Amino acid sequence: MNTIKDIAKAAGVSVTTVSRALNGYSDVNEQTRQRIQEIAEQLDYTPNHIARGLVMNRSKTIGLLTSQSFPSNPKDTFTLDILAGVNEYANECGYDLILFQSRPTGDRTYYQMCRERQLEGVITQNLPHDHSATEELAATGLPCVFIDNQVESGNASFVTTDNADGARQALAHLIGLGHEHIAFINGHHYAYVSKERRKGYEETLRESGLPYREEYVREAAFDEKKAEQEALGLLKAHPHITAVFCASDLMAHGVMRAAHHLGYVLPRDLSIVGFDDLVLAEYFSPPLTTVHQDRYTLGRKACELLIEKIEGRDTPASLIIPASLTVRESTGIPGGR
Amino acid sequence: MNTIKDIAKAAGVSVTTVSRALNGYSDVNEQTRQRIQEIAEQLDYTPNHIARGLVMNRSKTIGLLTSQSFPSNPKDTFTLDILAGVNEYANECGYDLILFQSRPTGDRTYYQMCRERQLEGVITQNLPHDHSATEELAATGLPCVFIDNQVESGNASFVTTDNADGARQALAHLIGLGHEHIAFINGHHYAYVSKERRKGYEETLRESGLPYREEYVREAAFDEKKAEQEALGLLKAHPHITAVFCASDLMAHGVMRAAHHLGYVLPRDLSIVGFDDLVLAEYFSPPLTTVHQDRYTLGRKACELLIEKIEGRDTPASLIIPASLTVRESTGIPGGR
DNA sequence: TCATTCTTCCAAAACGTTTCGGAGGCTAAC
DNA sequence: GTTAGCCTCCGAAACGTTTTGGAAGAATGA
Repeated sequence: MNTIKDIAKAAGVSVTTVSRALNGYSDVNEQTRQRIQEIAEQLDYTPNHIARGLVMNRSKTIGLLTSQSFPSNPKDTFTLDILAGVNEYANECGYDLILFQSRPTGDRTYYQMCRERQLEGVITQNLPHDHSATEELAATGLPCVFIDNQVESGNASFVTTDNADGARQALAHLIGLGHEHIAFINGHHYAYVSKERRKGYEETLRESGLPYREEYVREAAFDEKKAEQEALGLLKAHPHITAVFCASDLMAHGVMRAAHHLGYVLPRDLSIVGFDDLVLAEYFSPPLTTVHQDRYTLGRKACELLIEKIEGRDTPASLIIPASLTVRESTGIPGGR
Repeated sequence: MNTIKDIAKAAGVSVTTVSRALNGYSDVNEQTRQRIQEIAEQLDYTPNHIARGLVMNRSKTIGLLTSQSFPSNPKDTFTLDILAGVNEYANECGYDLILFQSRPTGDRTYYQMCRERQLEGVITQNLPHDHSATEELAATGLPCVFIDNQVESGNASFVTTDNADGARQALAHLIGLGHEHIAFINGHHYAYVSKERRKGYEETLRESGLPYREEYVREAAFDEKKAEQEALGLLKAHPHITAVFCASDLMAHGVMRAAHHLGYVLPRDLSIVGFDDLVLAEYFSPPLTTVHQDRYTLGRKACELLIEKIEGRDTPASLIIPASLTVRESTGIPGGR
């Protein structure tokens, strides 16, 4: 491996000059620069990231904290899209990304893991609510961006999909089709995204002159099985219901199973709308109408925000990515049952 | 950030001693070591990865090269599982992983990208066949492990699922159910995995005393749409066929669509077996019987092999991970049609 | 002619760590 | 009492880069 020294020797100049020539400083003669550049190519020179990192005190590395899901989970595609968005933007800016999929071992903290790798900033996504990683990180002063997790802190921002508007679009679609009895299966009442989706549901009903009925709303912890059970109870108790809006695609699948179990034909007897637009949604039968989250953009914007922070520029405390509705075959006009 | 110097000052010893104490060398007095360790904790010391990397000339970083798929693709879960396996083992061994999802820009090569990041080794997965990244890397001398890509080279190994045996299990299952006319929809004739799966198909037929019929075999480039078309032609031309073995789950889904289109009831009129066991397979209707690939282990073993190589130990040229059959509802005894 | 400014270059320090080669001091053996 | 060996420690060099503070020489202006 040739170093800057070898080039300096070959070109008959000092290492300073080589460094400045290669980095495009103005205080080096154009001819000298070209000669140095040629020699660098001849010697197949590649700068040493690590040495540069040491002297500049910059690792140029950020982290993505996410929770591991084994055996693999349908939501995995969600994580991978975000990862791709983050990774791509990071690379464009000359940053490396390292991925933490497991929580720190022993009594170490996420922050310690970050410090050991000299991370300059960190993005979190899909961390379980049961541990306080986000608050912990927000308190350290390390630049942070949280996806779908609202935390107020000087050094942290958060980015999320426009969950309320997504719900609004789903409801508008159903109401437009003529549905009047629309149930809602939500995730957790304490999750930020759930609160927003519920807000969109409620408001759109009210704005459309439809009553908001407490008894049409259930929670199923984003779990398919649980959603199936809730839907069974709901549909039996309220046979007027002709449509169900679910706060996730997987819960929508649970509702589909409940509907099939009750002998419903979809979408004639029941329209179903999901949330997320997982790759999976297209493969349900019938293919699922659902609120699309632009996960790649979510990741990319999160990374943009983070790098802005790292490089000392001002950043908004939050960023909302638009949602859109993907209409497939699980919704239709209320049929005659 | 406190450094080793600060500790040395506080403890009244030299930096050498601090370094050797913290790294567990034997030539430092036990009491001194403990004192140093206490002070290190008090000062909240974390070793600087980068400085260590520079002096030891080790980046302790490996790369995972994979091709990007946007918009997201059902096969993404495959990549993410492999990533998780690689990442976890790498972390356990103190290595960082960086992920390349896009090909090098301009006239740069993968190898140059690796050198710039001072990677010590690299794993590839799912690179398109149209470019010669693997051969290029194998020729550089950089430690390499290729997943599902057979390359002979001194510095490279490859790891793959036992594709032939997977196919064998699929066929044995179908034959055991009583099927005698079993078609096969393969991927590309040139792909290593396709060749192996075909071998398993052929051999199991022969061993079971069933004829191998050229006309029962088609190729569909691992593409769902293409598989659907091929299946339509196949099933129309050969109505005796009661089962189809597909070299991927997505192609199996194409076959399902073809079968539905022909008015078949599954699995009564047609049994279908896939390959991969994507998360998706469970959501098909009917849920797909398929050959399970242990992707996490695939990634983990690839990483094990790579780190063995990096640390100078002898490694086998290849490693085959067992396959298993996941039986769901898309297969049954040949029905009366 | 002299002073000033500009252009082009360089020596040396610095980043935080590991490691080489040795240096005292003490104990044990002869 | 001398020698050998062990235990514990340390100074200094090294890794490859960037950056600071200047220096030599040329060009410019008065």
